[in-house]
Amino acid sequence: MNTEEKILEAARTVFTQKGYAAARMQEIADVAEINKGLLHYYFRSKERLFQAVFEEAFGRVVKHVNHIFESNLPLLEKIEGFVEKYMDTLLEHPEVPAFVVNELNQKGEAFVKELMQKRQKPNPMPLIMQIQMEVDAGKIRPVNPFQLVLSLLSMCAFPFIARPLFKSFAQIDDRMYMQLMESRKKEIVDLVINGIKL
Amino acid sequence: MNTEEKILEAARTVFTQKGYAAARMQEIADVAEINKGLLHYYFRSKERLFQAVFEEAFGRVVKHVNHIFESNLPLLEKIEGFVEKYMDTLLEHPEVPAFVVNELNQKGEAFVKELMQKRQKPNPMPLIMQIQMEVDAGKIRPVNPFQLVLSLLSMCAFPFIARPLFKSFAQIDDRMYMQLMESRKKEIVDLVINGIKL
DNA sequence: GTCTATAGGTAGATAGAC
DNA sequence: GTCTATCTACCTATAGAC
Repeated sequence: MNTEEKILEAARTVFTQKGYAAARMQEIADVAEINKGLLHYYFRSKERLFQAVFEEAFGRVVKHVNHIFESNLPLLEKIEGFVEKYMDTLLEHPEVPAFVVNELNQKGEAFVKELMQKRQKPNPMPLIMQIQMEVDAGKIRPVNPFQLVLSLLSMCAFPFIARPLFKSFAQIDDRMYMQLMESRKKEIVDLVINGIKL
Repeated sequence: MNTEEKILEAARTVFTQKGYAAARMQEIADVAEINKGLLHYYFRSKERLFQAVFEEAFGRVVKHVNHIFESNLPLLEKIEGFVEKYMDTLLEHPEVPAFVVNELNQKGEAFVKELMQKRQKPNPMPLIMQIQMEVDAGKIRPVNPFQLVLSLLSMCAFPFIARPLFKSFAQIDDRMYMQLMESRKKEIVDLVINGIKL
C-alpha cells in the first residue's frame, strides 16, 4: 500500500465521519500514519483531497444504482433485485449515504451542478418508463412512477442516514441494527409489491 | 424583536444552512445585524448557541410526531393523518430534517445520548402496538410494525434530506419540488394502505 | 447592553533540509 | 519523497471603554 493510497484511505475515514468542515488535515495524516506535509505534496489542498474522496464515493453509488436501473428484468423482479443489491451496498458502506447527502446540502448549488456535469448522473429513467408501461397496460395499480422510485430509494437509504437517531432511541447496537436492515429487504419488497398490485 | 430573538433567528438560519462546523459566529452576527461580541454576551459560546438552536428544532419535530403517534384514531386514519401532518411540518421547515440528521451523525454517540436523556424521545410505540394488534386480529397483512413505521418516516423525510440531489438531477426549481411533495402525501398513503391490506 | 480591540489558539499551506 | 519548522490567516472568546 503506497503513500497515496494510505492518504486516500485515511481521508475516506475522516471525511465521512466528520464531514468536510470539521475534518482536520492533521487527523488525516495521523490516521494514515504519515506526515502532514505529504498531504499537500500529493493533493495540493484540503479541497482537492476532499473532491477525490467524494467523487469516488458518489461515483461508486451512482454506478451501482444505474446498473440495476438499466438491467433487463420484469418489473417485480427488478424491484426485488434493486432492493436486494442496493441494501447490500449500503450494508457494506453504511456511512456513505449520510456523507454524500450532508455534503451536497452544505456545499451549495454550484458544487452539485458541477458534479452533475462532469460525473455520470443517476439515471432512473429506464425503471420509471418500465413502471409507466405496466400502469398503461393495466398490469399494476396506477401510481406515479417517479414517486414510486423515490419511495424505494427512501425506504432503503433513510434508515442508514438516520442511524444514530434510531440506534439510540431503539437502544440497539451496530450488529443488531445491521440485522434489522438485512430483514428489512423482504419487508420493503413485500410492502411495495402488495402496494402496487391491482 | 429583541436582541436575543434576533440572534436565535439568525443562528437558526446559519446553523441549518452551514452546519455547526462550517458556521461562523461573525456570519450569525451579520445576519442578525448585531455586534459579534453580543453573541457571547447572550450565549457564552458557539456550542451553547448551537445547542439552543438544535434542541429547539429537534424538540419541535419530536413533539409534533409524538402528538400524532399518540392520537386515538383507527389505524388507517392515523396513517393518513400522520403523513398529512408530518409532510406539512416538513413543507414548512424543509431544511430541518437534514440539519438534525447531519449533526446527529457528526457529533457522535455522547451528544445523542445526552440529548435523548434530557429531551423527550420520539415515541412511536403507540402506533407500533396498534399495528401489531391489527396484525394479530387478522385485519391487515402480517407486517413487522417497526419496519412499517420506519418506512413511513423514510418516505416522508428522505425526499427533503436529499433535496439538492433530486432538484439538480430532475432539473426542477423549489416551487416545483414543493408541489411534488404536496402530491406525494396521497401517493405514500395509497402505497402503504394497499401494501398492508389483506 | 452594546461596541472596539485584541488575546490566544489552531488550521491550512509552504519553505527548505535531507 | 519525506520530514521539520514556520508563515499567514482566521476563528472563538474575552477585556474593557462607553
